[in-house]
Amino acid sequence: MAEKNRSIPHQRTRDHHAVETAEDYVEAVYEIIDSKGECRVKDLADHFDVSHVTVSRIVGRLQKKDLLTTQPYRPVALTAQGEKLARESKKRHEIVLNFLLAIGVDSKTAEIDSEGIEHHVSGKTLAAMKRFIRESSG
Amino acid sequence: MAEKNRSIPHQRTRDHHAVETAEDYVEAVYEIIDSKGECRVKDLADHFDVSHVTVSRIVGRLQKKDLLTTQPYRPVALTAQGEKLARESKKRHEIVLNFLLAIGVDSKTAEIDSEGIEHHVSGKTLAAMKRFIRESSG
DNA sequence: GGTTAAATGTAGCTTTGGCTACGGATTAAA
DNA sequence: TTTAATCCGTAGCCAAAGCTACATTTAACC
Repeated sequence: MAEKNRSIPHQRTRDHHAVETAEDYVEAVYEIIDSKGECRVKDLADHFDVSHVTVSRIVGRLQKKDLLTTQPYRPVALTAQGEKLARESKKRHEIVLNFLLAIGVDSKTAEIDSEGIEHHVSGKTLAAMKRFIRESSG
Repeated sequence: MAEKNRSIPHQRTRDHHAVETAEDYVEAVYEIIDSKGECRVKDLADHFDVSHVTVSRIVGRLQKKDLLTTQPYRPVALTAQGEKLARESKKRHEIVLNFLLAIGVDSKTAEIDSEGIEHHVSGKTLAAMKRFIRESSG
């Protein structure tokens, strides 16, 4: 048995983690630009509560992946691809957030939990959440 | 949109991850022992779809943390502390799973998503899920 | 224009979770 | 009892995400 078939569910741990990071970052960049006009490494460091060094390295990687652009000592911006991912992530985040609120979770807890949960809901679960929100608010 | 003050929740990333791994492993050990009498490194490798080397290292660490016990070429067992954590994790997992089923997610998807989600639901969100299950089944 | 504080970059360390390759241990079969 | 298969440990590699310490750039202010 040379190569194992590491199929769908448990592929998460390594690859999935990279995706999570990418989504978190582009979403944060998107929101920071939206709220203060530009996004600096410092803003991201504050946002994620990590050092600027960590941010700097991750920004470098995401730039290689064509999700964002920057230059030394300059702000960070999203590429078209990055912005697309950011919009999708944000939308998903909002659905999870609104869903948690709809089942009676307080807003502060919903804010926190939705950030952790958003990366783990499949399209089907997301659809169920949307359905629930629609039914409970309409 | 106004900038959010996220100083508290974002300390997770490193420590939280170790907790996730620990919970996943003790829960798996618990279930494997339950279903086949003993839990080997191989069983965990198959379960998580990773190499036995990865399992071996993690088992070693969890042993140092007093969550499980083993000896070279011997099965893995849970300590009292490990079993306690396993039961808690399993219970949480079941609540999330039943909750997803209750909102209309198919069982295969619910199985997969609940594993990802379970580590990110706070006590308050878990309580809301329990409430929902109770109300929708009663 | 020079000084200085804040923001970034760079070097280099740690931990964690992946892997392959190889060798030793255990166990079941012949 | 020897052999073969399987399991498991060890060595050693990689990448990601965290850090501190130090160097550099930018920008603001006198």
